Amino acid sequence: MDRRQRKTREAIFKAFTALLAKRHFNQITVGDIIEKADVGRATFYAHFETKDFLLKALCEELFCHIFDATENNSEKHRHIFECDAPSSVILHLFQHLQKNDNCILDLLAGENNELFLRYFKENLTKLIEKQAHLFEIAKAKELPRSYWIGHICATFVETARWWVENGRKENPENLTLYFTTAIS
Amino acid sequence: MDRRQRKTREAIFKAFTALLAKRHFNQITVGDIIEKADVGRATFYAHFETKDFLLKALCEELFCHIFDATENNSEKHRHIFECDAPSSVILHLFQHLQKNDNCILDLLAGENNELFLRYFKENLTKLIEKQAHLFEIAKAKELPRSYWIGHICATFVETARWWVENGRKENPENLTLYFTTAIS
DNA sequence: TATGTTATTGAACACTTTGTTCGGTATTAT
DNA sequence: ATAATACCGAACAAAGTGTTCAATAACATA
Repeated sequence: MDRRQRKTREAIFKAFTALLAKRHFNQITVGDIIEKADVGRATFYAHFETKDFLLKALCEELFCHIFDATENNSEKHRHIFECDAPSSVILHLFQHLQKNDNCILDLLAGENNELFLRYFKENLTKLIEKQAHLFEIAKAKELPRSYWIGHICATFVETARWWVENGRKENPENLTLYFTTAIS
Repeated sequence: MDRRQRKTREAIFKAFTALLAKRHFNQITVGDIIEKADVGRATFYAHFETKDFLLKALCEELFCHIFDATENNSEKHRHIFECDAPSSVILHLFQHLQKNDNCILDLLAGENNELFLRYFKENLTKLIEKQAHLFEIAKAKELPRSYWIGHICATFVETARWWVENGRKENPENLTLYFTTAIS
């Protein structure tokens, strides 16, 4: 990819992320973004069809990394996950989030959490579905499969939401414990 | 309240609700609403400051009824709730939702579910907090109180979401059973 | 029924935002 | 050196927002 393209793309992402941390998505204009990113109007629209596509691209950039990493690890070190299941997958995710690469947690904590949690949940559901065998505890058999998987995702997302809302004081190990207690 | 005011207010609500069932909130314009409601532009702005305030007013109209009813009942028939706890409160809510007054479930099922679930959750949290004693089961003691309450709310909302997503086939009793199984 | 109050109307208005276009300039790859 | 391409910036039409105002209709009250 052309260096120029890469630079403007990143400038736009950076400006957009910074704005999202302060204002709500709906009240951020393309004008705001290109001013902060210091790129021309036409340039913005050469990269992203609309503001919504920019958001989507940002989410993919942010979340795919985390989930891909988690998934790859679980293939490389399959034995770990089979021993410790299901805590280790969850712990792994919380650890990734705690590192706060690309300000994911900042975004998750801000006014736009619903926005990101929606995308986050989509990715998470896919992961859980692939790792479903890790969560086959007793009460799972009394519930419809899709309901159980949805419940696991919702519980994780709610745990993350609670974490950031309460100032991220807990460590990943404690969060994993809370999560496990909640669903078991 | 003046009959004229009531009529336009309801015409706007009705038009807005119908539009929300089809399109996403963001791509509904004030022009669409006043055309469908058949009221003048100035009239709309005499009733609602912006489109966002209209949404807020609609949510209050919709959800307050349900939660107020639930809360009043729990005062009138306190004994019921103390015997059957916590299932009865939850069952009561599901029964209200099933009646689908004002198309609440239609809205919850549509493209805008995140929008409504956010408001719904706010109301639900207050209710759960007041009825917290009903949910004091064993594992609650191992978790921070705010986390446990958040988890109960998230589980209810997720159950409702799953319900509508899967065509509302289940009855309130079954849903309550799923809910109870999930959190216990 | 008569009267004063209040809600609605519709058109016009300034303003903001969107998404596009295009000629000129700078950067890149080969 | 050259051709391709990304960027700029200004201008543009189109759409939407929220306000204003005078005229009209519906209302409450006596």
